[in-house]
Amino acid sequence: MSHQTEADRVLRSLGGACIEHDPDVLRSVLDRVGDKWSLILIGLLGKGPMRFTELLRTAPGISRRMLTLTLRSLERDGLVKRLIYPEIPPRVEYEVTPFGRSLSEPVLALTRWAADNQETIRTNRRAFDEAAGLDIDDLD
Amino acid sequence: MSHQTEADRVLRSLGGACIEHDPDVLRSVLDRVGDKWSLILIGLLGKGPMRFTELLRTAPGISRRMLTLTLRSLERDGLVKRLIYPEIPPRVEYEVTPFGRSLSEPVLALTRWAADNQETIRTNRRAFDEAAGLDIDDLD
DNA sequence: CTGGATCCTTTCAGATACTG
DNA sequence: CAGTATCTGAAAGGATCCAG
Repeated sequence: MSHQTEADRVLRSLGGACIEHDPDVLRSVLDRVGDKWSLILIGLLGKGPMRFTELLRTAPGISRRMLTLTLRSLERDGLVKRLIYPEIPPRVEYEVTPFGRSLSEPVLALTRWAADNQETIRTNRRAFDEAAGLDIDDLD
Repeated sequence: MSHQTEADRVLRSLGGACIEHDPDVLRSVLDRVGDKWSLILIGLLGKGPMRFTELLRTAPGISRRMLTLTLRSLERDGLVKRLIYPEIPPRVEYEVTPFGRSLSEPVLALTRWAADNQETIRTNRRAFDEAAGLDIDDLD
Protein backbone atom coordinates (compact mmCIF):
# COMPACT_ATOMS: atom_id res chain seq x y z
CA MET A 1 0.00 0.00 0.00
CA SER A 2 2.84 2.41 0.71
CA HIS A 3 5.35 1.01 -1.74
CA GLN A 4 5.45 4.06 -3.94
CA THR A 5 5.50 6.52 -1.10
CA GLU A 6 8.37 4.50 0.30
CA ALA A 7 10.13 4.63 -3.04
CA ASP A 8 9.62 8.37 -3.25
CA ARG A 9 11.06 8.79 0.21
CA VAL A 10 14.17 6.90 -0.85
CA LEU A 11 14.51 8.92 -4.03
CA ARG A 12 14.12 12.14 -2.12
CA SER A 13 16.78 11.21 0.37
CA LEU A 14 19.07 10.37 -2.51
CA GLY A 15 18.52 13.04 -5.11
CA GLY A 16 16.50 15.67 -3.34
CA ALA A 17 14.71 17.00 -6.41
CA CYS A 18 12.60 14.01 -7.41
CA ILE A 19 9.47 13.74 -5.26
CA GLU A 20 7.05 12.73 -8.00
CA HIS A 21 3.32 12.87 -7.30
CA ASP A 22 3.05 11.71 -3.73
CA PRO A 23 -0.71 11.43 -3.08
CA ASP A 24 -0.38 12.35 0.58
CA VAL A 25 1.69 15.46 -0.08
CA LEU A 26 -0.63 16.47 -2.88
CA ARG A 27 -3.59 15.95 -0.57
CA SER A 28 -2.02 18.20 2.05
CA VAL A 29 -1.65 21.09 -0.36
CA LEU A 30 -5.15 20.57 -1.72
CA ASP A 31 -6.62 20.61 1.76
CA ARG A 32 -4.83 23.90 2.24
CA VAL A 33 -5.48 25.83 -0.97
CA GLY A 34 -7.84 23.55 -2.88
CA ASP A 35 -10.92 25.33 -1.57
CA LYS A 36 -13.04 27.65 -3.60
CA TRP A 37 -11.30 30.94 -2.87
CA SER A 38 -7.76 30.65 -1.51
CA LEU A 39 -5.95 30.58 -4.83
CA ILE A 40 -8.17 33.29 -6.26
CA LEU A 41 -7.27 35.61 -3.40
CA ILE A 42 -3.58 34.73 -3.55
CA GLY A 43 -3.74 35.54 -7.22
CA LEU A 44 -5.52 38.85 -6.78
CA LEU A 45 -3.28 39.97 -3.95
CA GLY A 46 -0.27 39.09 -6.06
CA LYS A 47 -0.87 42.34 -7.90
CA GLY A 48 -0.57 44.40 -4.76
CA PRO A 49 -2.23 45.05 -1.38
CA MET A 50 -5.99 45.36 -1.39
CA ARG A 51 -8.67 46.34 1.05
CA PHE A 52 -11.47 44.11 2.26
CA THR A 53 -14.22 45.73 0.26
CA GLU A 54 -11.98 45.96 -2.77
CA LEU A 55 -11.47 42.20 -2.68
CA LEU A 56 -15.18 41.73 -2.18
CA ARG A 57 -15.83 43.62 -5.39
CA THR A 58 -12.98 42.11 -7.37
CA ALA A 59 -13.34 38.42 -6.56
CA PRO A 60 -16.25 37.32 -8.71
CA GLY A 61 -19.03 35.95 -6.53
CA ILE A 62 -17.42 35.72 -3.12
CA SER A 63 -19.54 36.49 -0.06
CA ARG A 64 -18.40 38.58 2.88
CA ARG A 65 -18.43 35.52 5.06
CA MET A 66 -16.18 33.44 2.82
CA LEU A 67 -13.86 36.35 2.24
CA THR A 68 -13.37 36.73 5.98
CA LEU A 69 -12.89 33.02 6.57
CA THR A 70 -10.50 32.53 3.67
CA LEU A 71 -8.39 35.54 4.54
CA ARG A 72 -8.12 34.29 8.12
CA SER A 73 -6.91 30.88 7.06
CA LEU A 74 -4.42 32.41 4.63
CA GLU A 75 -3.18 34.67 7.37
CA ARG A 76 -2.90 31.73 9.71
CA ASP A 77 -0.71 29.87 7.25
CA GLY A 78 1.48 32.91 6.81
CA LEU A 79 0.55 33.36 3.17
CA VAL A 80 -1.14 36.72 3.65
CA LYS A 81 -0.49 39.57 6.02
CA ARG A 82 -3.12 41.77 7.57
CA LEU A 83 -2.39 45.47 7.91
CA ILE A 84 -4.66 47.40 10.22
CA TYR A 85 -4.87 51.18 10.11
CA PRO A 86 -6.66 52.33 13.25
CA GLU A 87 -8.63 55.09 11.59
CA ILE A 88 -12.25 56.13 11.45
CA PRO A 89 -13.68 54.55 9.41
CA PRO A 90 -11.40 51.54 9.92
CA ARG A 91 -9.13 50.52 7.09
CA VAL A 92 -7.56 47.10 6.63
CA GLU A 93 -5.28 46.02 3.85
CA TYR A 94 -4.18 42.56 2.89
CA GLU A 95 -0.96 41.71 1.14
CA VAL A 96 0.77 38.50 0.17
CA THR A 97 3.85 37.67 2.17
CA PRO A 98 7.05 36.53 0.43
CA PHE A 99 5.98 33.03 1.43
CA GLY A 100 2.63 33.57 -0.25
CA ARG A 101 4.41 34.88 -3.30
CA SER A 102 6.38 31.67 -3.57
CA LEU A 103 3.05 29.87 -3.82
CA SER A 104 1.88 32.39 -6.36
CA GLU A 105 4.31 31.04 -8.93
CA PRO A 106 3.07 27.45 -9.25
CA VAL A 107 -0.43 28.87 -9.11
CA LEU A 108 0.34 31.10 -12.04
CA ALA A 109 1.61 28.06 -13.94
CA LEU A 110 -1.74 26.41 -13.33
CA THR A 111 -3.61 29.50 -14.45
CA ARG A 112 -1.57 29.61 -17.61
CA TRP A 113 -2.43 25.98 -18.30
CA ALA A 114 -6.09 26.82 -17.80
CA ALA A 115 -5.96 29.80 -20.09
CA ASP A 116 -4.19 27.84 -22.78
CA ASN A 117 -6.53 24.85 -22.63
CA GLN A 118 -9.99 26.15 -21.90
CA GLU A 119 -11.05 25.71 -25.47
CA THR A 120 -9.65 22.19 -25.74
CA ILE A 121 -11.62 21.12 -22.69
CA ARG A 122 -14.81 22.61 -24.05
CA THR A 123 -14.28 20.71 -27.29
CA ASN A 124 -13.52 17.45 -25.51
CA ARG A 125 -16.65 17.75 -23.43
CA ARG A 126 -18.85 18.40 -26.40
CA ALA A 127 -17.41 15.34 -28.13
CA PHE A 128 -17.84 13.16 -25.06
CA ASP A 129 -21.39 14.27 -24.38
CA GLU A 130 -22.35 13.87 -28.00
CA ALA A 131 -20.90 10.36 -28.08
CA ALA A 132 -22.83 9.50 -24.92
CA GLY A 133 -26.00 10.84 -26.49
CA LEU A 134 -25.49 8.67 -29.55
CA ASP A 135 -24.92 5.62 -27.39
CA ILE A 136 -28.42 6.00 -26.06
CA ASP A 137 -30.27 6.92 -29.24
CA ASP A 138 -28.30 4.76 -31.59
CA LEU A 139 -28.70 1.23 -30.28
CA ASP A 140 -29.55 -0.50 -33.56
CA MET B 1 -15.55 45.67 -11.49
CA SER B 2 -13.69 44.36 -14.52
CA HIS B 3 -10.90 46.89 -14.62
CA GLN B 4 -8.12 44.42 -13.95
CA THR B 5 -9.51 41.75 -16.19
CA GLU B 6 -9.69 44.42 -18.85
CA ALA B 7 -6.06 45.32 -18.19
CA ASP B 8 -5.06 41.68 -18.45
CA ARG B 9 -6.84 41.38 -21.74
CA VAL B 10 -4.90 44.31 -23.09
CA LEU B 11 -1.61 42.92 -21.83
CA ARG B 12 -2.38 39.57 -23.36
CA SER B 13 -3.17 41.06 -26.72
CA LEU B 14 0.09 42.96 -26.58
CA GLY B 15 2.63 40.55 -25.19
CA GLY B 16 0.91 37.20 -25.42
CA ALA B 17 2.71 35.60 -22.51
CA CYS B 18 1.43 37.75 -19.69
CA ILE B 19 -2.00 36.64 -18.55
CA GLU B 20 -1.48 37.27 -14.84
CA HIS B 21 -3.93 35.81 -12.35
CA ASP B 22 -7.27 36.19 -14.04
CA PRO B 23 -9.83 35.17 -11.40
CA ASP B 24 -12.29 33.80 -13.94
CA VAL B 25 -9.72 31.66 -15.70
CA LEU B 26 -8.38 30.44 -12.40
CA ARG B 27 -11.91 29.66 -11.27
CA SER B 28 -12.50 27.59 -14.41
CA VAL B 29 -9.48 25.39 -13.75
CA LEU B 30 -10.35 25.05 -10.09
CA ASP B 31 -13.88 23.99 -10.90
CA ARG B 32 -12.33 21.37 -13.15
CA VAL B 33 -9.53 19.88 -11.06
CA GLY B 34 -9.95 21.58 -7.70
CA ASP B 35 -12.07 18.78 -6.31
CA LYS B 36 -10.87 16.22 -3.84
CA TRP B 37 -9.53 13.56 -6.20
CA SER B 38 -8.85 14.74 -9.75
CA LEU B 39 -5.28 15.85 -9.22
CA ILE B 40 -4.50 12.83 -7.08
CA LEU B 41 -5.60 10.51 -9.87
CA ILE B 42 -3.81 12.51 -12.53
CA GLY B 43 -0.72 12.24 -10.40
CA LEU B 44 -1.00 8.50 -9.83
CA LEU B 45 -1.74 7.75 -13.45
CA GLY B 46 1.25 9.82 -14.45
CA LYS B 47 3.38 6.87 -13.42
CA GLY B 48 1.66 4.56 -15.88
CA PRO B 49 -1.72 2.98 -16.70
CA MET B 50 -3.63 1.50 -13.79
CA ARG B 51 -6.70 -0.63 -13.30
CA PHE B 52 -9.81 0.42 -11.42
CA THR B 53 -9.18 -1.68 -8.34
CA GLU B 54 -5.53 -0.78 -8.38
CA LEU B 55 -6.43 2.89 -8.16
CA LEU B 56 -8.92 2.10 -5.45
CA ARG B 57 -6.16 0.59 -3.36
CA THR B 58 -3.52 3.18 -4.20
CA ALA B 59 -5.43 6.43 -3.74
CA PRO B 60 -5.55 6.88 0.00
CA GLY B 61 -9.16 6.97 1.19
CA ILE B 62 -11.10 7.19 -2.06
CA SER B 63 -14.43 5.37 -2.32
CA ARG B 64 -15.55 3.33 -5.32
CA ARG B 65 -18.21 5.86 -6.02
CA MET B 66 -15.88 8.86 -6.09
CA LEU B 67 -13.32 6.96 -8.13
CA THR B 68 -15.94 6.24 -10.76
CA LEU B 69 -17.27 9.79 -10.83
CA THR B 70 -13.86 11.40 -10.92
CA LEU B 71 -12.55 9.11 -13.64
CA ARG B 72 -15.62 9.84 -15.74
CA SER B 73 -15.18 13.57 -15.49
CA LEU B 74 -11.48 13.27 -16.29
CA GLU B 75 -12.32 11.13 -19.27
CA ARG B 76 -14.93 13.62 -20.39
CA ASP B 77 -12.38 16.41 -20.34
CA GLY B 78 -9.93 14.29 -22.33
CA LEU B 79 -7.40 14.15 -19.51
CA VAL B 80 -7.66 10.41 -19.05
CA LYS B 81 -8.33 7.58 -21.47
CA ARG B 82 -10.31 4.46 -20.69
CA LEU B 83 -9.08 1.20 -22.15
CA ILE B 84 -11.53 -1.67 -22.06
CA TYR B 85 -10.41 -5.24 -22.55
CA PRO B 86 -13.51 -7.36 -23.19
CA GLU B 87 -12.37 -10.36 -21.20
CA ILE B 88 -13.79 -12.50 -18.44
CA PRO B 89 -13.34 -11.19 -15.81
CA PRO B 90 -13.55 -7.71 -17.30
CA ARG B 91 -10.44 -5.58 -17.27
CA VAL B 92 -10.29 -1.81 -17.62
CA GLU B 93 -7.21 0.33 -17.57
CA TYR B 94 -6.91 4.07 -17.25
CA GLU B 95 -4.07 6.13 -18.61
CA VAL B 96 -3.35 9.83 -18.80
CA THR B 97 -3.56 11.30 -22.26
CA PRO B 98 -0.86 13.62 -23.56
CA PHE B 99 -3.27 16.40 -22.72
CA GLY B 100 -3.55 15.12 -19.17
CA ARG B 101 0.20 14.90 -18.98
CA SER B 102 0.48 18.56 -19.87
CA LEU B 103 -1.62 19.30 -16.80
CA SER B 104 0.56 16.99 -14.78
CA GLU B 105 3.46 19.41 -15.00
CA PRO B 106 1.95 22.46 -13.29
CA VAL B 107 0.44 20.07 -10.79
CA LEU B 108 3.84 18.66 -10.03
CA ALA B 109 5.09 22.19 -9.46
CA LEU B 110 2.36 22.64 -6.89
CA THR B 111 3.19 19.34 -5.23
CA ARG B 112 6.79 20.34 -5.01
CA TRP B 113 5.82 23.57 -3.34
CA ALA B 114 3.73 21.61 -0.87
CA ALA B 115 6.52 19.19 -0.10
CA ASP B 116 8.99 22.00 0.39
CA ASN B 117 6.74 24.07 2.63
CA GLN B 118 4.72 21.68 4.75
CA GLU B 119 6.87 22.36 7.76
CA THR B 120 6.74 26.14 7.35
CA ILE B 121 2.97 26.05 7.29
CA ARG B 122 2.82 23.92 10.39
CA THR B 123 5.09 26.37 12.16
CA ASN B 124 3.08 29.39 11.01
CA ARG B 125 -0.13 27.82 12.24
CA ARG B 126 1.26 27.03 15.63
CA ALA B 127 2.46 30.61 15.97
CA PHE B 128 -0.88 32.04 14.84
CA ASP B 129 -2.94 29.80 17.11
CA GLU B 130 -0.71 30.49 20.05
CA ALA B 131 -0.94 34.24 19.49
CA ALA B 132 -4.73 33.97 19.31
CA GLY B 133 -4.77 32.01 22.54
CA LEU B 134 -2.69 34.68 24.25
CA ASP B 135 -5.01 37.39 22.99
CA ILE B 136 -7.81 35.80 24.92
CA ASP B 137 -5.98 34.96 28.14
CA ASP B 138 -3.73 37.95 28.22
CA LEU B 139 -6.05 40.96 28.23
CA ASP B 140 -4.47 42.91 31.06
C1' DC C 1 -15.65 49.93 6.62
C1' DT C 2 -14.57 45.52 8.58
C1' DG C 3 -16.00 42.02 10.27
C1' DG C 4 -18.41 38.30 13.87
C1' DA C 5 -22.60 35.25 14.81
C1' DT C 6 -26.52 32.75 13.32
C1' DC C 7 -29.54 30.42 10.34
C1' DC C 8 -30.52 27.77 6.41
C1' DT C 9 -29.86 25.63 1.90
C1' DT C 10 -27.24 23.17 -1.22
C1' DT C 11 -23.68 20.23 -2.43
C1' DC C 12 -20.29 16.63 -1.41
C1' DA C 13 -19.07 12.35 -0.46
C1' DG C 14 -19.28 7.77 2.28
C1' DA C 15 -21.90 3.40 3.16
C1' DT C 16 -24.50 -0.01 1.38
C1' DA C 17 -26.69 -2.94 -1.83
C1' DC C 18 -27.23 -4.51 -6.48
C1' DT C 19 -25.85 -5.61 -11.79
C1' DG C 20 -23.22 -7.33 -16.08
C1' DC D 1 -13.70 -7.15 -11.79
C1' DA D 2 -15.86 -2.92 -12.75
C1' DG D 3 -19.04 -0.50 -12.09
C1' DT D 4 -24.40 1.78 -10.92
C1' DA D 5 -28.20 3.45 -7.78
C1' DT D 6 -30.00 5.11 -3.61
C1' DC D 7 -29.88 6.85 0.89
C1' DT D 8 -28.00 9.73 4.38
C1' DG D 9 -24.87 12.44 7.28
C1' DA D 10 -21.45 16.04 6.97
C1' DA D 11 -19.76 20.09 5.33
C1' DA D 12 -19.40 24.18 2.43
C1' DG D 13 -21.21 28.25 1.54
C1' DG D 14 -24.84 32.15 1.00
C1' DA D 15 -28.13 35.47 3.31
C1' DT D 16 -29.03 38.19 6.96
C1' DC D 17 -28.52 40.73 11.11
C1' DC D 18 -25.60 42.86 14.50
C1' DA D 19 -21.26 45.32 16.43
C1' DG D 20 -16.83 47.98 16.86
